[in-house]
Amino acid sequence: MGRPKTYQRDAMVAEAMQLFWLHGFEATTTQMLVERLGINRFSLYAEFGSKQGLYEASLDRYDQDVVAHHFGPLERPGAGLCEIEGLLAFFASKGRAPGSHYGCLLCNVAVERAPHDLASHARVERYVSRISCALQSALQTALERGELAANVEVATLAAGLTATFLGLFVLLRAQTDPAILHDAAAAAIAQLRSLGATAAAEAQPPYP
Amino acid sequence: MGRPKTYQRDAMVAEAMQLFWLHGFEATTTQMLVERLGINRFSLYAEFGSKQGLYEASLDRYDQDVVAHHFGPLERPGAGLCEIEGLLAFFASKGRAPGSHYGCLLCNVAVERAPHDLASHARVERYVSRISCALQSALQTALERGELAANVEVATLAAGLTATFLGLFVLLRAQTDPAILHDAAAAAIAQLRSLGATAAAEAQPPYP
DNA sequence: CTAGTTTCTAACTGCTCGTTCCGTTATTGT
DNA sequence: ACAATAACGGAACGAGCAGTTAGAAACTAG
Repeated sequence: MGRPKTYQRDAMVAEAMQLFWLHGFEATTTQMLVERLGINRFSLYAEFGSKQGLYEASLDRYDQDVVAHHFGPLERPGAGLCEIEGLLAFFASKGRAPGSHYGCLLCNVAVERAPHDLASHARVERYVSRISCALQSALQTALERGELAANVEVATLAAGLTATFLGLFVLLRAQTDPAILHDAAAAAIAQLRSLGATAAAEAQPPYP
Repeated sequence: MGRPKTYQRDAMVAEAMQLFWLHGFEATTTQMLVERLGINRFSLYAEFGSKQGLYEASLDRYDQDVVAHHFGPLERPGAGLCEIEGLLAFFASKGRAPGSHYGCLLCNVAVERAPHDLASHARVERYVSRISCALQSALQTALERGELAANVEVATLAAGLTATFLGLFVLLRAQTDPAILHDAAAAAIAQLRSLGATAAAEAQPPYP
């Protein structure tokens, strides 16, 4: 039934994702997409309808592949403090490393397009909810295991770590001084460990 | 000597800053600049040389005005924990407030342009250094006053708060759920207060 | 083989971009 | 008054943009 396609949709989305990740939506041109993906414009529009369509497919792919790869371990039932600390240490070690200037695609999208594009906004909202829930789940497990003091507010702490991760992604993207990146993660790890020490159980009045 | 200018350079930069702040560099067109600034293209290029020149002037103005307005209080000698907590609470209260989707211009630039533009990169590096030093200065004062336990590593904690602030700016920009924004700031404030309690003085082995 | 269907190639469409140029207008020193 | 000077308004530039189209090419069902 007709001439067969010379491309595979999945491979196209994977390549497009790299371009949007590195350059953002506006700075990624159809010319760049056509050259990188090795296909023609016609097929691109036949398959995705528009640059925006390919962009949205790229965001969904990023969530399924990259976010799942890094935050998936936190979503698994057995995950606790160890996995959170490991992830913080992992990102902290990447300061100015090759490829680190990609940052996090969905964090980049949150800044570049979420305020102006509904599709981007929805995916960023889902993303923030996902990593914050993943963190909360791991913290809850840690609390039940006694790795955290019983009076720790896991939802609040998860939100704090979510902001910390986003901050790390900005620092990675901007290729700033790796020392700050390292120290930022070290501070978060130190906070987690201090909340495990029984000493921390002396409750502070929570901020409203 | 010749016809006088009908514009004031300072007012032009202030207006341009708003546009770059809201839309970023790529999405801000010369047409938008000409209309918003109320001047003609010729004057724009005579005064700034290029869109990039006006952009760089806008970044410098942002650092001098907006960053100074919010982080200046932390840089003053008397500043301590109170000022840091106040700033966290201030940004946390702005979730989905009118204008909050502007986020922070230099955080936006860190994501959109710092990896690809040298001028942006330099200003972001200076910005991160500025807010991290401002925080460290206030933390040091707090430590000397006894608001923080003596064994607190102020440099590490300052880096952690820097990442937290950048994370808050991303969340503001993306107009996500205000509850996460609020909780993220609450977690940082709780951390600061717990480090003041003598209980926290039981040293944790620092993360390397 | 052939008719029908689908993809591919590559030129092309308006359109908008950042930037430049030119004739006009307003001001100043003499 | 009158050049000289400098900014004004607007048109125009080439380049590059997202998206389209027409015809050639490749496959399959019958």
